Amino acid sequence: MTAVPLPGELTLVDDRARRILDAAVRLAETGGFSAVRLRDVAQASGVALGTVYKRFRSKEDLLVGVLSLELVALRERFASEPLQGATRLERLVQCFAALTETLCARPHLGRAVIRSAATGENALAERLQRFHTALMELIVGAIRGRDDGPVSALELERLAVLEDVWFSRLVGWTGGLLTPEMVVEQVARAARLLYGEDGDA
Amino acid sequence: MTAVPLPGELTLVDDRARRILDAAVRLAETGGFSAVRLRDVAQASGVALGTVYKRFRSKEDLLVGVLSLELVALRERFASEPLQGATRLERLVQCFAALTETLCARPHLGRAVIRSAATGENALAERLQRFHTALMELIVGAIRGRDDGPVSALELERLAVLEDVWFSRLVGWTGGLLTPEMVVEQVARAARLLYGEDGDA
DNA sequence: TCCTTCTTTGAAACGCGTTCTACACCCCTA
DNA sequence: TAGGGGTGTAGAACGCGTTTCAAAGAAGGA
Repeated sequence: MTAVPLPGELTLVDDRARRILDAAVRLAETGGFSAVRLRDVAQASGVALGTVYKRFRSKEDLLVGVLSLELVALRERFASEPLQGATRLERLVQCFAALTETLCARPHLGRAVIRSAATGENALAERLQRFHTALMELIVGAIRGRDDGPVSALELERLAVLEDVWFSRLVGWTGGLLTPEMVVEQVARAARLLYGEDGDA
Repeated sequence: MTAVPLPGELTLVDDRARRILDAAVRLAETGGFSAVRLRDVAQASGVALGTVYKRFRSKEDLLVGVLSLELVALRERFASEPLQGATRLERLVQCFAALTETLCARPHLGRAVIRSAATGENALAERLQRFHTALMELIVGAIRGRDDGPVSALELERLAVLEDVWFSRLVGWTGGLLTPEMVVEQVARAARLLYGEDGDA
């Protein structure tokens, strides 16, 4: 059961850290960012407040940590049911749709996480950097067709742009300006702009 | 002297609001987000704390309000010295470079503002929406060549994508992951991807 | 078994965003 | 000239993120 540390990512061997994260998720699910009071997190996970701070540098750090949980879930999802689209562009859009769905399915939690990620604290940089590369790998793997060639440098650049669009729009979603559907639609539109209408296989 | 309210934007006729904003800018310049203590803002601007909260809904709201000041400055700048680039793509990149420069020139202030904007609080949506449309207009006006045609719907979509990239990268900058030069460079790269290498006039 | 070192704990304390309260002031109308 | 509504002020109070500290365990090594 003890997970072998996933490459380039938060090692969750630490039982306490896991319990703390789980508690944070539960609290965030019901009441969002402000409902995650660290005193409550500590109590709900059965540790002392100091222990929470030993594992996570701040409230934002804790919530960003939730991302690595989501990442594991997404990896499994894509492994068990690969994307169906005929072209790479199609699969790409489906991929972002799935990511968006995952984050927006539990809106309070999603908003809390994105808000934390967007804070731009220096202390979060490391964790976010790790998440970013892991996400990139995940996407690259997910949109790669059965007998596709490798992903070119050009495509990586496009991907980076799309990730930026996705992130910005998610922030728009957390602000109540956009619905999840709009987020996906606008990422799709950006993808079409980048790939040309054809979506070159 | 009393400014006529700028179209679609924070009306700064209110003297107190202006003083509060100025004080916030001064404090943010020296010490960033955390140095903007609302008690200090109130004192420095010669009003009571309650008055600050009468004008601005939160600390973030206040700092986002600074954006409308910057906007005025940018408008003047672009009016007095129009962008020089030969193609629209070139002017576009110059425009984003100027925007980035403006925000990053006073790093503490810039970071504080972006951090506030990225928080994604519902209460900020209105102000940010206004800023967004105003910025869009500003860019459209700035990149429009002397005898250019109007900006097409396609170009507006491209612009929206670039703004997203810009925003995301700025967040990366506030997190210490990117330098201002990298921000500009990556927006430029995205622009080239969107416009094709030519930059179709 | 005792000593050392590291972690965890419980609880208090601090700082600051935010809210609330009581009071003064100003302008307007009767 | 009196009264009243809206705005500003001073200051206290509240909530919660974050830090700090003394004491209690827990794990290893001589």
